[in-house]
Amino acid sequence: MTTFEQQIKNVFGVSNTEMTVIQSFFKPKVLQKGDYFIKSGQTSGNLGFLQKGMLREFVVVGDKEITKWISTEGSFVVDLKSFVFKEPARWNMQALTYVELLVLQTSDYHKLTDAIPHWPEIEKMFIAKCFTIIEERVLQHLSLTADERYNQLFAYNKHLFNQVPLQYFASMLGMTPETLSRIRRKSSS
Amino acid sequence: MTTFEQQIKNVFGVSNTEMTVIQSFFKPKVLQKGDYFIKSGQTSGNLGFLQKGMLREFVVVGDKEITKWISTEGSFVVDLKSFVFKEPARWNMQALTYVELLVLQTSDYHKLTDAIPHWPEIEKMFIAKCFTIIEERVLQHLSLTADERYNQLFAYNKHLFNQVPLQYFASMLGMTPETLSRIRRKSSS
DNA sequence: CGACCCACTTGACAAATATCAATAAATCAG
DNA sequence: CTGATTTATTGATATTTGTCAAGTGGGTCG
Repeated sequence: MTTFEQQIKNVFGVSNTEMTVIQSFFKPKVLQKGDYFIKSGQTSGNLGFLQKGMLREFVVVGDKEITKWISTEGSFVVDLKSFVFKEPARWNMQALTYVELLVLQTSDYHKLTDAIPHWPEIEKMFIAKCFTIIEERVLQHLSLTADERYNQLFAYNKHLFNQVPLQYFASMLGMTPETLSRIRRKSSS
Repeated sequence: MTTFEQQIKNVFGVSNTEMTVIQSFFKPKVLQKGDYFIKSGQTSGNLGFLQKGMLREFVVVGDKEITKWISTEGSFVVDLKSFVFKEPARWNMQALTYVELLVLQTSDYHKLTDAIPHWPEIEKMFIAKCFTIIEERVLQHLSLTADERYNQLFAYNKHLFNQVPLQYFASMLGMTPETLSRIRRKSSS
């Protein structure tokens, strides 16, 4: 079973038959480092599954870029505002490396709903899961120090810290690169 | 049209016929100040519509309470983790005042799905909307100063600041009551 | 009325974080 | 490989925020 199949089954909890149908609607797509999967402000009806590589999700606020998240192999990438409501995307999603995606387009999305009647239910669960995760992240900002936020992120993503520029993690954590650097020095000693 | 009807129609975008069906599944419930609608750790299959009064959503972290949100008249209140996944609730939801709710229970929820086939789709949109809102809140923590976060919250909720203890707003904004007090003094001069 | 309980404010000080500037290390292009 | 560019670290300093302690004022209730 491919990572894609595993993830679809884990995240959406579907049968093998449904799996085959779902899979048939996702088309391969390749991005070179620096290419955009989604651009903020442009409407995108694309839901991607990240097979290989990493994407950075960010917006430009004033004169700086704010990185919301780094998506890694095996995860889904989508701008919900754009995908669900067909409004301009909130986020930029740019390839940090060479990237291979499997992409579901809105048009095929409707066929998917026809082929698998309880797809909206599946999707509801997916989005609800996303909600509880991001809600937890808000709580982290309300209850943890910069130190603690870093250590929590690092504990679950050790392998990423030598692949991704640290400044992006600093932004994700809501601190300057200098502060992150100092926290890391303290934590490693 | 009641606030409830308006909100259901706004949020879920349903017809009048469907509206009647939906409405029939929501049962009135009253809370006294201090009562809990949901308790963290207990599974609750309840989705509430807040007709009157205010609820505070918080968790206890270490030795302090972290307030995530104050819900006001006309909004829906639910612990998604509990409602969607039937797991223990993440949040406490406690009445800040005398409260009147309309409550949908999980059992009736299934009947609702039977009566309105595209209910999961409707619900998906609702949750997706919640997601985009909370995602924006994460961004605020990554990109704004304490000052700016306060001013933004205050701009949209002026009327609340003389009804709700300020310490709860301080917690929602991720700062101490002392800091909020000083920011307010600065902002008002 | 008066004692008490809250929530809020204020001040003094400590700790955390940002800013600015310089340097070192890593990465990339030719 | 080498120079150029980006990224990371470090130091000095300023700003922001937290902590602790004291004081104020409104509300409640015997």
